[in-house]
Amino acid sequence: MKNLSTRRPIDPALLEFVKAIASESRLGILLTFLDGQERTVNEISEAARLGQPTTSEHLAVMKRAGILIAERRGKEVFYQPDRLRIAEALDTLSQLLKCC
Amino acid sequence: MKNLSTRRPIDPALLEFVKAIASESRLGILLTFLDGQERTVNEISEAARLGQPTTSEHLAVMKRAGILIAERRGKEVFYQPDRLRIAEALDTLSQLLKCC
DNA sequence: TTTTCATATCGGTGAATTCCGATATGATAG
DNA sequence: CTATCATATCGGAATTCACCGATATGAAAA
Repeated sequence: MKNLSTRRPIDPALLEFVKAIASESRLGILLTFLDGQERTVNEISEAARLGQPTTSEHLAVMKRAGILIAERRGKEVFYQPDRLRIAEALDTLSQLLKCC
Repeated sequence: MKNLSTRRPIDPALLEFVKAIASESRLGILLTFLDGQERTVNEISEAARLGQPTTSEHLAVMKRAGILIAERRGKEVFYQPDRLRIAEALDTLSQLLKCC
């Protein structure tokens, strides 16, 4: 009988990361940070042309996935990419798919 | 006035690629190829523990996204990863996100 | 304390996705 | 040609997702 490789479990954190960037709106938000500046929710909302609640939700998804860092200063919350974790996740993904 | 970076258009092909791997079932299917062997739909269906039509659909999605190559030989269709395009897409993604 | 302002959460709607069983297609065997 | 077998497509149910307007939260200003 043939030796079929059976299905492997997938690291939930990695899956969450990939899902978090698999969205036009969220990738668009992420590219908002190309200049290296941190931004408030309202700035991101404007730049991404999305409503404030929608933006807030997307930011929460990306934060949960380890893509963004949030820091409250006064009334505002500043978001910026977690560059290290993004690099790590991309690396993990590359390693995983490289063998395929 | 503040210089807000506005939303950038996202390469549809890249978005399609990311969406195609942002699925537990499809990542599972992809990892089926870890041993470097090409496989028939039925083999993949068994390994991934998914129904044949469901598997066929996922394979079509990944093929459209440039992740898999299909080759018909007789009644069977053999799938395997398009390693070059996967590597390219991962590279593009890394380049894009590296600057964030 | 009361008001204001930025952000988060809620409730709901419509769109997209996943999965399945049934069926169609298309290649080969008989 | 007819039957068989692998794969693809169809139709539909269940689930998830994106988005919005309304509202809640919580920090700072008045």
